[in-house]
Amino acid sequence: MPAATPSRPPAATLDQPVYEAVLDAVMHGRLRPGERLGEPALCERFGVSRTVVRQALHRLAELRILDIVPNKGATVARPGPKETRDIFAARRVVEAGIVRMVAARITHGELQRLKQRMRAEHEALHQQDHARWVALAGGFHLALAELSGNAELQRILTELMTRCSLIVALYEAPGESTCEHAEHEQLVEHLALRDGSAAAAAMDRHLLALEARLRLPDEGMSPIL
Amino acid sequence: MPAATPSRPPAATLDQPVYEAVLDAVMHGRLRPGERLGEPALCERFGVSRTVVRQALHRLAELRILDIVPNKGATVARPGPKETRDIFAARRVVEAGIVRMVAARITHGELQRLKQRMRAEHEALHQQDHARWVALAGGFHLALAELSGNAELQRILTELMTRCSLIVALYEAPGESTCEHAEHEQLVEHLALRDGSAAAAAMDRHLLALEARLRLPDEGMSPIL
DNA sequence: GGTTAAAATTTCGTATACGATTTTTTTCTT
DNA sequence: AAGAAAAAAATCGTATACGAAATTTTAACC
Repeated sequence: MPAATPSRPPAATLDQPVYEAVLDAVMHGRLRPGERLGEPALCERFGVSRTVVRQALHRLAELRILDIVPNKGATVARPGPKETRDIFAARRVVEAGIVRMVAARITHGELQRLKQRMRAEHEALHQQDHARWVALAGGFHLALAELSGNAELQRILTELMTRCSLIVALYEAPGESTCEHAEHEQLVEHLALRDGSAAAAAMDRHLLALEARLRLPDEGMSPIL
Repeated sequence: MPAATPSRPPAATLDQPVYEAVLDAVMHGRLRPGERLGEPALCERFGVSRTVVRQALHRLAELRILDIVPNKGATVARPGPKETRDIFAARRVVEAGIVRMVAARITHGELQRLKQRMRAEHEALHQQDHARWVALAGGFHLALAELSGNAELQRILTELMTRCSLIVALYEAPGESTCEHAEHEQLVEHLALRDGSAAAAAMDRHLLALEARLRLPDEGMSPIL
């Protein structure tokens, strides 16, 4: 009997809807950094007990989307300048490694799918749907992580990018962000040539450009709130 | 009033002792991979309620030290060959980045402290205390992460190394592991010269050597248990 | 005797309840 | 009226309780 498919069955947990709703609210700015998330309010809002709400909040704290202080409750994380720089620097390290691995093992078919994805990205960009574009552009980076074949790097990048999305949503300077597409295209060209070092350098520049586009508050503002 | 010291007060949580005890038991091999961790047993063992045990188990699952399957309970993680390779590859990526950053910013005093730490390592090695040596040698890598000044990379490496320790405890081939010290020394020399690329290459070789010392089981053995 | 089916037990997921800590409101004093 | 102290309310941490799922045991059948 070839039941070799692990394929997690349902195994639904009640905290998943709460988890996803709060994550979505934070990502789309409906919950601002520093805002409190009281357990009773969430219980009523979702019709579940505190046990379940609590699980969801702890999972989000694990993602560093929320801060939980014992006996004080959960608040939306307030990533400051130092944290932002660290996250971007970590991304540069991790993603440079990823594209090097991808350059060494990518197949022709995978390359085609990557280009196809970029076209979808391009379309969304021209439709002014900012949130959707962020998700798609982020998807490009996650797709590269998947192509690296390394589940750990993929997981690490997923977490970094989640927090990065929060930061970008907070601090991105209004205005142009159109160069993104060109940078992705350039990166893929290096991959097509299997030039790992060039691809890594392109990724590094791309991430530096993304970070430079942010308008970070001054260093000393953290303790204000 | 200059109360600028965050300094988390006690804020003790009851799950901490359970968390630490289970982590220690897994790290020292008293709990073997695949072994079940029933909640009632832990409740009796530590004299706390299931609520608390459950929190500790979830935190350990977050570290990937335990696997939790809904409605089935928690078991000690069983890192297989693929997972081991991925973790080591991720460490090579992350730690190469770390030492590059360290080479660029390390001070004379920090370099001295690093050398001092290596001497302590050397001593422990000659005392046959294997578990202690693993902790100290691991401490060297974590110290480098701290010197990078990047809290994210430090956190990522901490998690990777925790799982790595579990893997090494499981699979390390009996016999020599003495070359470790020399490799650390070589790395520090490159750092003293601020040669980031050479230091990164040395770290890469060091981690490859560590991985090569393992005796991994064959690929297909996962579904046996 | 081995295999399958049903009953019983155990274990997990979730809800509720209670004591402790924190925050807010009220009240008292200067 | 402003500030400090005390009381009240709200919130969090933990324990316990109950229903659902899974595991084990027992019984039945071929």
